[in-house]
Amino acid sequence: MDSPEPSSKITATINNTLSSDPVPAQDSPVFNYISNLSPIQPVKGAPIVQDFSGLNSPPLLLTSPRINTHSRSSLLKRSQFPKLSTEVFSGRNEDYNNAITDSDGTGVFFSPLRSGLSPFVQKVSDNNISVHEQSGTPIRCVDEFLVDVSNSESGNPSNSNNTSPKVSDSIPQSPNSAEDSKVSVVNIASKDERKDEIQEDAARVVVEQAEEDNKGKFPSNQKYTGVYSTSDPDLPSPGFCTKIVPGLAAHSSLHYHYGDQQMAQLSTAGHTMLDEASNIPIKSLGTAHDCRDDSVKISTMSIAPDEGIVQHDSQTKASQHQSGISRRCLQFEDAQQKMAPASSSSQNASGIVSCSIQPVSPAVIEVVEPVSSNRSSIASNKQLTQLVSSSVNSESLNVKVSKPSGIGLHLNSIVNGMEAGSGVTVSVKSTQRGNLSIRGKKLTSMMSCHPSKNLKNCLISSNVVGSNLTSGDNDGKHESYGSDAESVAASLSLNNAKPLNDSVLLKPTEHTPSNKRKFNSEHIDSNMDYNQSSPQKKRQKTSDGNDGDGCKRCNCKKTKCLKLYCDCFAAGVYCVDSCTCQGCFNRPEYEDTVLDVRQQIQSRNPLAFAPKIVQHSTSSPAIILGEGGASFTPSSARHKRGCNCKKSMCLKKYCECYQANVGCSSGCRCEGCKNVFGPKEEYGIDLVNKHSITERLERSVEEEVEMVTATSGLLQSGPINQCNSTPLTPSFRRSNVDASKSWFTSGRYLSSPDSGQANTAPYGLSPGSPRNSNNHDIHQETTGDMLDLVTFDHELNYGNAKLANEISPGFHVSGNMDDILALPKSQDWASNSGGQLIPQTVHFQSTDPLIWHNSPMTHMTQFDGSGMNTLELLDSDKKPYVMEDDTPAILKDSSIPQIGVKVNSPNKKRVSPPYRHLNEIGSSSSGGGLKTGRKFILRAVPSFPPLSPCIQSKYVAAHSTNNSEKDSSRK
DNA sequence: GAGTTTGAAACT
DNA sequence: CAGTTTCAAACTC
Repeated sequence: MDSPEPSSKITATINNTLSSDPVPAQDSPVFNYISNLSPIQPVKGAPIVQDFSGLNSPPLLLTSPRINTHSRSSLLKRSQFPKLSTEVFSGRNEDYNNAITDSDGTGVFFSPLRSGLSPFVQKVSDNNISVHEQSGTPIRCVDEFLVDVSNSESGNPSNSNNTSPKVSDSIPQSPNSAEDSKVSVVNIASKDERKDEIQEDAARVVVEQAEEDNKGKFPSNQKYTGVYSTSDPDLPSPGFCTKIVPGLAAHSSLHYHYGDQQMAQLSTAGHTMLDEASNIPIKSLGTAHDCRDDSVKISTMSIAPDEGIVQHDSQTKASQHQSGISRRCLQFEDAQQKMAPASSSSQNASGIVSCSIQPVSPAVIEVVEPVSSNRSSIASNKQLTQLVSSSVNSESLNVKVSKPSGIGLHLNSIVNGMEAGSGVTVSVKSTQRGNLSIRGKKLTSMMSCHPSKNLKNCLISSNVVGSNLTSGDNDGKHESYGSDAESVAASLSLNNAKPLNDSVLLKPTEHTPSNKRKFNSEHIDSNMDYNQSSPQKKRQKTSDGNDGDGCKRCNCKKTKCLKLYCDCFAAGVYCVDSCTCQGCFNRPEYEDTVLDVRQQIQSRNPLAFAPKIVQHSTSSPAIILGEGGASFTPSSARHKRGCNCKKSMCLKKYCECYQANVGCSSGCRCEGCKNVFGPKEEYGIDLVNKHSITERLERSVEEEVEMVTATSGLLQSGPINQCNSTPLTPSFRRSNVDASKSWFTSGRYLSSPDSGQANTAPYGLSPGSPRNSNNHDIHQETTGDMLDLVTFDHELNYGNAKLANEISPGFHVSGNMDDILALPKSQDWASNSGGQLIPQTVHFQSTDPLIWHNSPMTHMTQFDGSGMNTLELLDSDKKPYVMEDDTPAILKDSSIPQIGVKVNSPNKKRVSPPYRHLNEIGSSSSGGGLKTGRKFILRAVPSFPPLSPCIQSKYVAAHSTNNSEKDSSRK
């Protein structure tokens, strides 16, 4: 995309890329920030770059220097294969390819971080630490990063903790890593040479259009090995998909950009930072030092940065995993847009990790798994895992909405995220068990998009995140944030993360050389075999085409996975073992080729790799009930180009809009659109009478009012139970869950990238950074995120009370709620947002995570209606549960989702303001025009399941017109 | 698992 | 830009 030169000239591009790559890192604000913080000044990866040049350096391919780095990173990334790296490091895996891949992957993967584009946020809450995670590619704004730091309770803002902590956290602590790394380095070097050759071949191929003829050119040796080899039985098989990687990833990434030394320094600094800030002891420090050494060596060897990364990774299995992951993942350049620094670790015992994920980048969010060993922590409160999610901290969060430019979420990410919940990042904390069950549900639900597998995946991912989920501990918390890409991606993270066990399945057996890919037809065959080796792989594929992990899998036969036909390629990720593609060139080994092809495609269509799903700023997040499990996407999200469905009525996955869980838009050329997520406008509102809709809403509202009253009673008595107890129809529950998920995601979506700051505030509320909640500023800024925060709060141990306090203070709901929740600080919110509505939701949430299930997210947006009304409704009515069933029904209506948004909008476009607006409003809200209050309410509502969707819907219906007007006025 | 359908991507 | 072909996923049986 960015590359000035067309892809046609591979060699030139390669050279360019080599030279250019390092620069971006420096440029990145993150880098600067880090450099400032760390005693050692990060040096650009220049040396690294050189090294890479010879090798596959991923970045090289990218044309624009800045972009290049990003592009590389952006290109691919599938978080995957945690294990691979381990093997590589251990030296077990002798395949240089693997090593390379791992290294590359990491390098690629992380590069964005440095650039600031992809932030990994790691926060470690645990003293012991076990966990580290990284958000894979979430993009955070640098601002966020910085903010987080400042915000971090423990840490001094001055400390560059954010970055460093991430790194440090990420760094696994295996003592042996140094040695291993060295070995791996050597291997890598040798491999690099080969790789270069291979890449050259690939380039040729690309030039030639990567035709089959070229296949023969590739060295047979180069079979794709992969990442996958898993010598260790213990380790999960190298799955492809994202896996949770411990902080290592961060290191690797840093190295990649900055250089190993710098990285090491950073990592160390980060450790210290973390320690100080979070009081969490970090084991990794020692490793970090080792890493330095390794890194240095590596640099001298002129090994690609990736390799360097690998070395570090080698230190710990986790690190290895990361590397493997990184290797797989290609980050699109687009992803660069954002980053979010990790929010500083929260002081909570649970330690919240915040990862910002950027929706923008197609890159999949990867969840880093703390390495395992440490994980005993299950029981311990400590750990948490972060999944990609946006940073929890209020301030830190910058939610960036996928920018138009950007490549927002890649479709994959979105899809994965959405469906699998991958979009949402999840952080699990071990904080409270009480919440755990719920949390777990959420995750599952979130993940559940793919019904069959998701749970597993979720569990797995959760595992990654924290053994908690899997373990069934309730401790884990989830936090998920949507990202546009957000979903991003994040979304990917969870999904991507595979359970170790699964990974085995996924993985092809081994990577004997024979298994490695061959470009020749034979190779193809071998590939097939290879792929097939894991019979399950394919079938694991969810309907979505995602593996259980949420990873894309393809079955390309003729395109060599170098065309957009290939989902993996299109998604900017490398194919994985589980793919059944033939003659696949979309492998790390052929990175250059891949990049070249990408460039070519981009030259034709600059947006070819841009996320297909773009969030419309105008729309508010609406909850949409998916057919199967409702999936939520921000209502605003729409397919970039729109679909062209003729026969599927946009009700099947043939429809890209449907597949992405987004409604059709005016841009769609579909015929007879019945997209459940939002039919094409003409169909949507037009088809359905607004009146009928409004009537429904009103009815539902009334019902909800009754429900609310009933619930209020419940709340007093035990709202939680009710929420939980409230029998939701299965579909409804899903919707709720999804909604919650979507909600998170939506939150991210909402926050406009531009608004970066605004988003942060909500996080402040987040349990992770409860302290932050105190800050009014934050709240103000983060109106949009509030909901997310709230949800998070649920998850968080902090009890509901805090949340309620922070969030709900304004809550109009009755004093009853207050009693229950005890909202100390309600004023803040109230003043700010007039967050009346929100408070309600908050209450519910706070009270019970379970409640969460009940509330449908979609309504949130609709809630615009003044919170006052809601309150009144609540007070007035007292009928119990009717709501549940009703709401689902309402939600289920295809029309519903749009109703709130579209009904009143003159343009038929969604009226609800984007996050930005919310944020802005929120900031201003203290002054509190109704507008602001409403806005808050809208989002808040969705976030809080407790409030019956019906109510929200009512408000929406009632105020929809007003809202639209408001929105327009705002704009 | 094979075959069909579908719509995007690629091509003309 | 429109039409056609190619492709691979989604779907059906």
